[in-house]
Amino acid sequence: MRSYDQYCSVARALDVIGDRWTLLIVRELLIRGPSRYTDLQYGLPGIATNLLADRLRDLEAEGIVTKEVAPPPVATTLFRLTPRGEALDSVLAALGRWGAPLLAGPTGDAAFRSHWLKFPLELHLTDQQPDAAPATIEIHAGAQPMLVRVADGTIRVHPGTSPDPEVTLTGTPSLVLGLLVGALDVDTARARGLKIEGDVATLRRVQPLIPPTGKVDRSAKAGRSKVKR
Amino acid sequence: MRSYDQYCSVARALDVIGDRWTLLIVRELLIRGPSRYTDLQYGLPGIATNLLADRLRDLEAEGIVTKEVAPPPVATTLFRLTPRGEALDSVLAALGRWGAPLLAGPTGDAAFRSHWLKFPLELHLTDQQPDAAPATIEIHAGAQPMLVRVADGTIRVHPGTSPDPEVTLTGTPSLVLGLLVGALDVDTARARGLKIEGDVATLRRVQPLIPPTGKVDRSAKAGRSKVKR
DNA sequence: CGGCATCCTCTTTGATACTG
DNA sequence: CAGTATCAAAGAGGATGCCG
Repeated sequence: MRSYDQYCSVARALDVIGDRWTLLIVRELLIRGPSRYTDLQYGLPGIATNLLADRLRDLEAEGIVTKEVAPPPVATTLFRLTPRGEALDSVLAALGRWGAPLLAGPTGDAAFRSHWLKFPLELHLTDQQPDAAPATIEIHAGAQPMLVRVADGTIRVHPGTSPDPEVTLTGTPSLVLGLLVGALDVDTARARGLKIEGDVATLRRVQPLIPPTGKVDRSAKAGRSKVKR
Repeated sequence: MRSYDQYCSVARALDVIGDRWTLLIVRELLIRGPSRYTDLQYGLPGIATNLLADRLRDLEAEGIVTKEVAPPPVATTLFRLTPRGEALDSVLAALGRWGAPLLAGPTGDAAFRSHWLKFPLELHLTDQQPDAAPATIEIHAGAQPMLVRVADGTIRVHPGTSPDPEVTLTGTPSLVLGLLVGALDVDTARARGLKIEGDVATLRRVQPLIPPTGKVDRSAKAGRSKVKR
């Protein structure tokens, strides 16, 4: 990217991470931790492979990512965030929070990966009963199941399954998000096709007190992918 | 910008404000409030006028900016952030905070506008003596003087002059920042050419308790503006 | 396979000139 | 003042090829 050449901290930051795809690469590394090249490609549907290679090189040069080559037997390269790279989580969080209402818009044929749920869920859910026993919500919304662990007042979202989750949600991402975030009530979500099994009270435990303004899931169908002008 | 077409709040946010120059336009509107086209051009050195017009159109279409045309006698158009646009301040703040250490790098021939100081200063300075009388620091670092008002535990930075500031700083932006942020002590700053007039204690009042890691102003001279590869 | 590099096309940008 | 018009250069997207 061409430098903006301005003595301003925002402009300088954008000089480094303002390129197309760059922040999404950081998103992947933040959510999934150290990743292989092909894992990154999977988490970044639509990126051209030469761009991914370019961006990783740039990020390495800027001290945001390090590349470690595992010894010959396993022969795999891992890309990992440096502390400086991890410091970008506040930027990603702010962006994710600002962008959350946009998930209410038409879903169209947008790509989806289950681990992307981590950001909106950890940002918007809260544990209303910090002293209650830990609980688990299992989500089946994409290719791989995700777990929401609620314990001691914190919410953690990561891939996996549980032998005995308090609730299991199965359905489209927008229905799952809509329900968890409180924009949809249980009956409406069920009516629209979300499968809810288990203890519904656990859902209320994590829902934010103030539901968001933009309603998630209006079941809109209109196609997306802006066609300028 | 082409949509990333991902059902992820970060990607959706970047679909809207990820274009080159877009966040800097928002920066201008956040710092200066409602602005005329030419004011924006002044605050965005390097932007091509067709791009500014394009971006403003896009931002208006996205509901981030509104354009108001004043009645014929004054004949001027004002661009103003909507509440949705103002909500981007958290994103800008996170970016500004992350980018602040980069101001320590080579200054080169980067452009500078005094009002850009608002972000780093309001983010990094604190009022250590909330109960003391209000104080004013006047800064001469660019074309127009800026005032730092310290009162009741808050810091406000805006353009202007004061009849009786507690301190006046005159010098390069990096010296001013370096001193205020605590990376440079008074003697060093003076030795490097910063003019400091008035009550030095007021400076200590606003300086952060933990000085930043990257030292501001190393008086580096190397040119900037990346030349890929 | 995993991790790229090359080649080609298309879109976006940057610089400048011009207009109601 | 607030833009539009034009055009060259840079960057993105997509397909495919290479190499351990």
